[in-house]
Amino acid sequence: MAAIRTARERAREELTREIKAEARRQLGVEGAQKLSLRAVARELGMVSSALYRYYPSRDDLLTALIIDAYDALGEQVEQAVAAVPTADTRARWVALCHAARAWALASPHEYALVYGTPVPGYSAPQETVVPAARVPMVLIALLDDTVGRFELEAAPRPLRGPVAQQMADLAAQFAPSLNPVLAARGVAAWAQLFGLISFELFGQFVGSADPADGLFDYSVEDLADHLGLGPAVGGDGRAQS
Amino acid sequence: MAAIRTARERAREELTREIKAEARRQLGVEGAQKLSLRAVARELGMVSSALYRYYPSRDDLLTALIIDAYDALGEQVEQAVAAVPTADTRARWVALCHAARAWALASPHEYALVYGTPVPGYSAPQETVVPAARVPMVLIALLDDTVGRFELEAAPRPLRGPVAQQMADLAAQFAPSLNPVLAARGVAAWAQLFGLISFELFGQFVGSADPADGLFDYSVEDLADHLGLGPAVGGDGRAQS
DNA sequence: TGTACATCAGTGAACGCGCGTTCACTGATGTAC
DNA sequence: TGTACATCAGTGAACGCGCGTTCACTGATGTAC
Repeated sequence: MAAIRTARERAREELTREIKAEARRQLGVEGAQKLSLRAVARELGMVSSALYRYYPSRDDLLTALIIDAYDALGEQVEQAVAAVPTADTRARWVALCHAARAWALASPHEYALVYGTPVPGYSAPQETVVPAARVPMVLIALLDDTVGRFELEAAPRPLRGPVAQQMADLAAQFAPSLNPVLAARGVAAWAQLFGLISFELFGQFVGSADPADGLFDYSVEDLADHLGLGPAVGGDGRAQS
Repeated sequence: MAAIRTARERAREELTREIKAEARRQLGVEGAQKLSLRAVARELGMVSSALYRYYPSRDDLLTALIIDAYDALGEQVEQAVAAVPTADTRARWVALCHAARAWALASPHEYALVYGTPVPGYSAPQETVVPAARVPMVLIALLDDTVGRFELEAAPRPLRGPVAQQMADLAAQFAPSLNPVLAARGVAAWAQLFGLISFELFGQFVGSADPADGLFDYSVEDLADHLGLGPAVGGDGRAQS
């Protein structure tokens, strides 16, 4: 019986989807701060109070959108990376970066929702933590696959102070054989990747690197070098230092 | 006569400052999207219509805040960099990064105003362009000072496609002797720097590199290497590759 | 299979609130002669 | 130095609008016997 959905259940699922879709559409017009339950209801031909059967408050709708955004990004990145042979860590990194950027360019307002300025007065609940971690998890797994295969340069600058412990903890938790220096570079590369995407999306490159495709591709390869991800398969005519 | 201010002029200047100060204060509470002329007026003990003697609309007040924020950041960065000997390009870069981060941590809402999600429906007018360029200008000047003194690695990956032209144009305009590869790395480093700051400020490092001081310092040095900024004066025990 | 009852989606009115902007006005400040 | 006039800051009422949330309700759907 559990597998058979009643008409009520089907209607509820469908409307839940439609509410989120309409809310997502409105994010683009006014931004997350001004997302309005009344406007969503109006557009769906409902009365505003009816939405409270689906989400107990505006913030809960926002949370649902945030989770969906992290999941959509995570899914796209995971699939893109999985489509590349495991051993080719450089190509996997490149796939990660391009999938993230492609998703951001295709869904700029959902991107801003999760990687832009946090909504004042809203604090993301616990349920967003796992979806938010999907992309960094892919990166950690990828870096872990370089262990014993590729090496960083001979004498990388050592981590000093608390960051050494932070990175040791991070490695211990998710990839015990990961070199803490590489973990630090990975976390930094993650932030730098989204820095590049945000600058492109938010218009900071206008006047210097706009359109940003070329700069992005170049930086992704430079970061790959810095992460010791091995030579490009097929080569690009450049010696690996 | 032009140098002597009438009481009216002095009052106008002071109130203009107070309006901006109060508006800045309110940015932190509700975010730029919800910045409210009425709330600002209320707090200053004025009637809301009185603000229209100072700013013709809400958007003009926002523009003034944006310009002030870029200028405050630009000033702080320029001063920090100027306090370092010209020849020590590495130390100047480090000073730039730390000044930018310090300003962002001290003024998180003004930072979000200029480097966070753009306010939907607001498009920054021409007058913001020059203040916005102050930090990148400092960076370009600094990179230009490495020309003929420090070198990138032997065979840097060549720029391919449109980005080569973009960087050649950029160099031609602001630093004619600058290697386009270095220009590209500079633009990328600029985005990456603010990516690190945004991640710290917007809470993405919670659970991995929080507090972020150590990771930031480390990444700044790694970026300095990548920009070929020369060895640290006094050394840090690490061979320059 | 049919009936009685429970569950639930959606309604419509209301509460109490805030917003940006306009406009005719009062009264203080500044300027020219 | 004194007076007449022009400039301008600030007032208060109003326009027209939108918001999140609550609540008692109707009527359709689902369930247990």
